Amino acid sequence: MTEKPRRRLPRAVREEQIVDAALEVFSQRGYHAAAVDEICERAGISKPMVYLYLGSKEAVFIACVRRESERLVTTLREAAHTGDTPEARLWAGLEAFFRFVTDHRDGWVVLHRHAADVGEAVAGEIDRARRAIMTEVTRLVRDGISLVGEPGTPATRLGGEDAEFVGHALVGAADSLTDWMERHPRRSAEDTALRMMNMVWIGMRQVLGGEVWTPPGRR
Amino acid sequence: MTEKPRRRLPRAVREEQIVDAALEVFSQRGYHAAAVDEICERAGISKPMVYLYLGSKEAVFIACVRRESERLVTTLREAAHTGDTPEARLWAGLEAFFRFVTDHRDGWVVLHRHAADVGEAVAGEIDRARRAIMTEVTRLVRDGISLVGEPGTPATRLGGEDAEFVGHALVGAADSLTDWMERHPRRSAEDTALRMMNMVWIGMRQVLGGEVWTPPGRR
Amino acid sequence: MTEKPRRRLPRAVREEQIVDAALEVFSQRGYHAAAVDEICERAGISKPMVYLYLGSKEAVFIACVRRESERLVTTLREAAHTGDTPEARLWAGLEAFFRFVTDHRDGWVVLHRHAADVGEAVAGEIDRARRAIMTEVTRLVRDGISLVGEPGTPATRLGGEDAEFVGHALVGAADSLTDWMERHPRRSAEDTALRMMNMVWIGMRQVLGGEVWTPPGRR
Amino acid sequence: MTEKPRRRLPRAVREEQIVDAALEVFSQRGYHAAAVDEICERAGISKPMVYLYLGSKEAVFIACVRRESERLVTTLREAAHTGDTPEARLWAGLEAFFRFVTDHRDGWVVLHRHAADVGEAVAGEIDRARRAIMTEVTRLVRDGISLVGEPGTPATRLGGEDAEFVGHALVGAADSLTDWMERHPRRSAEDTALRMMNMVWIGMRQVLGGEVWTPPGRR
DNA sequence: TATGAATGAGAGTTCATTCAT
DNA sequence: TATGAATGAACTCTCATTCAT
Repeated sequence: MTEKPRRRLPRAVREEQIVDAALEVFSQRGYHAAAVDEICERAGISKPMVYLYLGSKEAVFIACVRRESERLVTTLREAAHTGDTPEARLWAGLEAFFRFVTDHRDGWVVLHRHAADVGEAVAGEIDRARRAIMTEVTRLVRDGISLVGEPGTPATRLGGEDAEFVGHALVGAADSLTDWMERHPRRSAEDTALRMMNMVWIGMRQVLGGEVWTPPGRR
Repeated sequence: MTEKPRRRLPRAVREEQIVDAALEVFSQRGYHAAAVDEICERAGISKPMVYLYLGSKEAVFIACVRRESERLVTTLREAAHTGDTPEARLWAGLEAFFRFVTDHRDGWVVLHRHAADVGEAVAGEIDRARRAIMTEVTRLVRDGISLVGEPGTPATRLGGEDAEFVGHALVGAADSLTDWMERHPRRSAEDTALRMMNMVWIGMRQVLGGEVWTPPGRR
Repeated sequence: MTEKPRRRLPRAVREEQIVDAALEVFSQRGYHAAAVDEICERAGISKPMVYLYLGSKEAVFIACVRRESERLVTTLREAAHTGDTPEARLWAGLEAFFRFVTDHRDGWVVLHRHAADVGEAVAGEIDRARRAIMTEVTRLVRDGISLVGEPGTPATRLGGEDAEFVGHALVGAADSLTDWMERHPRRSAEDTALRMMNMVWIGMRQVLGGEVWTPPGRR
Repeated sequence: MTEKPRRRLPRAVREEQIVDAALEVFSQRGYHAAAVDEICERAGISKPMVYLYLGSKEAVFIACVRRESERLVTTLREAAHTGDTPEARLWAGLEAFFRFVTDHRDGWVVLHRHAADVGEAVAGEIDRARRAIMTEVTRLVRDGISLVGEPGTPATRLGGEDAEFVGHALVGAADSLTDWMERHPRRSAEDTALRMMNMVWIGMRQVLGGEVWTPPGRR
């Protein structure tokens, strides 16, 4: 009798609520299995509102992708300004990433676990989001590593293609480690980031220092 | 007189044809967007046959996953027996992986690009497939690296948790690099594998040699 | 200071505005395709107002029909008093009709192009409107033609059934010629009326003079 | 228990049944008010069949329009070949028309009582159907009347614009008389046609003979 | 073995309509 | 008086699935 959850909210608030609810449902069920009805129910709202405000199921999904993408990009960008040395920046970036994934599991699922099976509009938006993230990471890597060698040795800077390569590898690895984290719940985001630094940074230092690996047969 | 494309084929052959067709369709369209009708059409067979042989759309998809998973696992396992040294085995494994992805694009898509949005049965099967692959890679890593140090120094062997960590990182990175490859078409599977070795192996050697990275603040 | 287009108008004015707007929309889109939202927008008013004043979409439509019907009936009635001879009255009636259709296109569309596809209440109202028009035309025809023969020969007067027949034929023809006019834009209302007189009146004169047509086979 | 109305009918038969049922429903309810569900029910068939065979509600409606339009056009065309003289042909045409409307009430409603309120595709098809009918009638009129005068007096032939005018008037009048017939059920199609001939033909004869009507004021 | 014919169940979407302010 | 916020109810359409032959 007493606690009707407040009606007549202003539009902006309701939109936010809808995206919140949608994120949960999309993340749990996937795009197709997600029923608009369930989103409504969880948002405590009726279907016409969703369509009035967002326009279509696709648009709701896109709104989710966009918001989470922006959040993650912002997070990464801020981390990149945190440390003084490139090493510190990469470290901060990795840590920020794993923290984001831990805290916004739903967002990450929506961003990275929805490849196929989705209309062009949605696929395009996801692609855009991923590129944005990749760009951020690639920049982190390139700018960071350009300073690895002694000052004045810009030759050691990673080229564009190399930086992209490392970017892809890092994002992919980090994404996959997301699963690893779920199976080792005691491992914190920081812990995971630390392991990655050990796996990646030490080698990179060497490589930039000139060390090269060649296949056994060709040595 | 007529040239109807062979009727009355034995069951095994028909099933294989169905899976072939289904793999293409699932890979191109995704699980939901894939219409059973299209699979039938491409397999040159009628719908009731598909249901008679495989039982349901889910079952068809599972059959695809299972077959491709086995193929990849076999490929990886064979690669692991190829070289003498652990280094050679990891190299062979990576190369085999990228070659598989290049040659069996559809299979890989079905295995790795279908996380959410799918019934429990399917999700379970995909999960099983991924674990199988991960197991293979983890083994590759652990067995390989256990010998990195001098003989007789098993202390440097990677622990279970560490090996799993590296396994996840490798698979994730490799998966993501799949996209990178598509954007750099001239880069062969071997080329990509080579880059990964440079990124991963050199560092790992150091780490196993005892080198440890610690965050800037705590040094 | 602000120039919001007049608020707090008296009810009668508002209703008139609503009907004006509704007429446009109904005429352009048809009853179903007409969105109440668009009517509101075009009337510069909010939805609850429309419902407060008119009650329902049906009621709005009925109000349109009623108003336009009255206008047309009035127009026809006035025309029927214009001329001295029956011939002149019919001529005036036809001219008035085509002028009305030309000048109140929307009204005519609402009156005559909405037969099916509409609830009973609306259908009833449309029917009533049409009967009113038909009555007017039938009277025009009967009273007119009753005098065609010499005075003192009431036998030539059209009977009720005949008058109704001619009334239907005239209204139908005139309605259809509405389309013809649209395809020959240079033809004025007067022009069209003239053609109809030539088509109808001359024959009618003969018929009332006793001439009868019989099918070829029965002569 | 005994009379399940035959299942597994060949496609062509089912399509015909669907159009039959649809015609009834569209005619009674109008395009929008007609629910596909009701069409299915009346056709003794399930919804997917309708969509499999015809494709959409619009397409079903269009199929109705097309079929009835063809029927009517055929009827008119045949009638036009029936008589020797133009007079006889016009008479046959009118009679055929009223008979068609009497026997295929639903078809006529679908053809002529669905002006506004309908998507472009449907509107286009209706328009096409109406033009076809109008063409037929116009031809009937023109070819007929060209011979009205004595042989060798082609000057009396109706010009294109005039013929179109008369065509519109005739179709409109006939359409409207359809309502008149419903209110005088004892009047047969032949009867109605006879009245129209009396109303139209006698006058037309005069007009083509050179008689012209001019407004009172200008004489 | 093989298939054309058929369907149950549910999805997204769009109104006209009404609270609550 | 006037309105932004909200909804119930219905509709078209699609798909995996199964008869009946």
